[in-house]
Amino acid sequence: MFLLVDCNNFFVSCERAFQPQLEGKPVVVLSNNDGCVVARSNESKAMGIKMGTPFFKVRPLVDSGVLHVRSSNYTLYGDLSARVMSILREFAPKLEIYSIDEAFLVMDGIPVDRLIPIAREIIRRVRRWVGIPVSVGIAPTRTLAKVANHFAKRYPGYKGVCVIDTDEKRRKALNLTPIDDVWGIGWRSAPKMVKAGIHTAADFAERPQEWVQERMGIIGVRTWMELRGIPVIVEEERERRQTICTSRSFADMISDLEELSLRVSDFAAICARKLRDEGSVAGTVGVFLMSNRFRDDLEQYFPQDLERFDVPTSNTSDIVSAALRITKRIYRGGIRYKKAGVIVMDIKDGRYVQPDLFDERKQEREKNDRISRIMDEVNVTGRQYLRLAVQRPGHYADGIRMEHRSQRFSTDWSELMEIH
DNA sequence: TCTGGGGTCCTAGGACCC
DNA sequence: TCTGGGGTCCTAGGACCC
Repeated sequence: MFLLVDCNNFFVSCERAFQPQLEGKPVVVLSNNDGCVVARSNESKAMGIKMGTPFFKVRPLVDSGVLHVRSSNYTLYGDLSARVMSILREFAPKLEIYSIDEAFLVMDGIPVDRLIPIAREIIRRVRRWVGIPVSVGIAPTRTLAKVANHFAKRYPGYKGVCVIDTDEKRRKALNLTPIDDVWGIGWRSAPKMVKAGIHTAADFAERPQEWVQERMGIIGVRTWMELRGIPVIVEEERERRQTICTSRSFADMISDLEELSLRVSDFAAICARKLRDEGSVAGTVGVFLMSNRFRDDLEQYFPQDLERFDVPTSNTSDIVSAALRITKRIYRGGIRYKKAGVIVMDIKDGRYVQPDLFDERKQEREKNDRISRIMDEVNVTGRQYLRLAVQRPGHYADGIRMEHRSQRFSTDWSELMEIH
């Protein structure tokens, strides 16, 4: 059986853990750049505020004091997530961390009648030790555990735990689950399903396998099997990410190549730092630029390009200069850019780098590697005290809106002092 | 005025091989 | 006039997730 533990309204719950005055009130947390709503408390959901709503549409509610708002504070959320996961790890033979706020516990070898008491203890302990409310879904497949979790969240009667352990419960649950609530059925497929007369998860699970295969391929069949109680999704044990991307929208649009290059340098430097933190190197760097897609009156342009290294690398100098060359190539004047990003790909273990027989840059690269190591030693907190001259002066978050950010209560010493 | 960011997997089609 | 068959690898784009 699988236990899916999912934190309730995670970002809002993190804010509340340190700001109890937000308890019981309508709260939303915003995306980067204070762009749109990415987390809602139950109270703000009840007010009809939808996921992804642009902030300016609910701003009047904030101004009139009805709705409380916070900018996203990923340092805080990341730290509380790690604390939650460390508690979960004690309960399961195997823990699969699926996202910042949820994890599957693979309960092989544990009697089914033990699972509900375990789930109750998880809820109690995470709430007491970290201050975060969680819900638990229990079922024989991950997809069904997701379904169970929905019920655990939605109906207070379950007190946070819902189990699907018989065929009768499975059928009942699937009948009550709209097709677009199913894990793996997204916004592109859902309308097609409805058109084909499929409204619930049960309708879907009852179609013949060939029907699903034809329309949705192997991925659809996997979801279909899982809903029928046959576990087929396997968690890949992956040691390192395959791509790392750093991108941001700008508070204001940018037309100037110089200004754009400063931002791209920052993004590239962050990618390089993330690579080194994981002991990885990248063989390819990509850059993309984006005009403002919401402005019909402006010319649209979404260029992107790649550059490959002869020898994979993780030093800031090489990755930044590659990103800047690409930017110069794809840049076109007269466009007002709203967003840009850097992606590093072909990521490999930095300990086993394949050398190049005709490597002419070896010494230069090794020098750059040493410089990056020193930068990391100085920039311990993640702040860029040492940076390349082509990066921006000041903090990289400048030019990104963040008007309602709470303190980094659990990690930042100076901010802890402010509380006292 | 204001509209997020970071990932994964699969597939079709092109390039290439013998 | 006739012009094969069977593979692999890579890439861009689509769909999905939180």
